[in-house]
Amino acid sequence: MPELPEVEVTRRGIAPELVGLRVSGGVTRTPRLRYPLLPELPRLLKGKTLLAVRRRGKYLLLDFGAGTLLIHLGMSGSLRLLPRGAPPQKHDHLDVEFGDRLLRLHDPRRFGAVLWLTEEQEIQHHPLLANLGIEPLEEGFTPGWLHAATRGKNTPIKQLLMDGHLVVGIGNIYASESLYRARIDPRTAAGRIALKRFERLVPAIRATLEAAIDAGGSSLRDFIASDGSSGYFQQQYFVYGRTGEPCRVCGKAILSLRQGQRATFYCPKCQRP
DNA sequence: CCATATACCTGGCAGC
DNA sequence: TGCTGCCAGGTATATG
Repeated sequence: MPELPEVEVTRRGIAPELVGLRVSGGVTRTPRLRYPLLPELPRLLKGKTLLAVRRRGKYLLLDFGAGTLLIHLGMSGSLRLLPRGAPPQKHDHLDVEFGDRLLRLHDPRRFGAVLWLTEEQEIQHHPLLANLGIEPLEEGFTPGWLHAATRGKNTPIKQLLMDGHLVVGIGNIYASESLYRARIDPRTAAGRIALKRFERLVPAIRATLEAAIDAGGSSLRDFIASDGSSGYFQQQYFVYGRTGEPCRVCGKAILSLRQGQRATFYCPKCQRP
């Protein structure tokens, strides 16, 4: 579920509902996430007011002034807003209560993480955040920047796009989708891609991510009661998960292959050198 | 430094 | 029905 668009939709879903509210309590259940979940977290948060909800890559940062709750949803995590007292289901690991509402972390595979960081310094220099790449929806992410950043790299462009040390937020789905929109073969060595092609790729990445955010945004009403997944965007996939199905543009069968242990999907006709 | 493989964890599904 | 193997949207870490 959670690549940049899903995390951003989650941010937009919870921020207007919870910013300005004070934590009244909470519960931790399974401590065993990717990093140990502090059992005393509810006690640490109690009485603190949520000041802002920010996003950096696929991380959510809940700013409580005296500290920041850093949340990563891993492969299968989601946050839901529920009425206080809603019975927990399997894999509900953390509740943070804000009066009569609660924010609940659900994560079956437990690749997610929740960390409490207490100093601004620590946030900037935290090992999980310090080496993150550029934000693809911000101004600095330009064709020229990406061109320069990939010179000398032999890695296939698909795998580089998924490397959060270069550019954050692009996961397996949106890497394939963006390359399709840019009509670039996912196997192409990044360092051999000319500027002209990055002039297609950068807008393609932006358009793909923004369309997914919009699709999720259109279901924000549902988010309050559900899980923040931008389910509607799946109907817009051009290649992801469509092996053997006809390309929406040229009709040729979509192919799949494996790159770095991950599935890649592409159109053999539209995405040619 | 670079590129690739591995590990973490659970659930759903195809195939037998 | 139940078993087995494989797959899944992430990423730090280990290994060449």
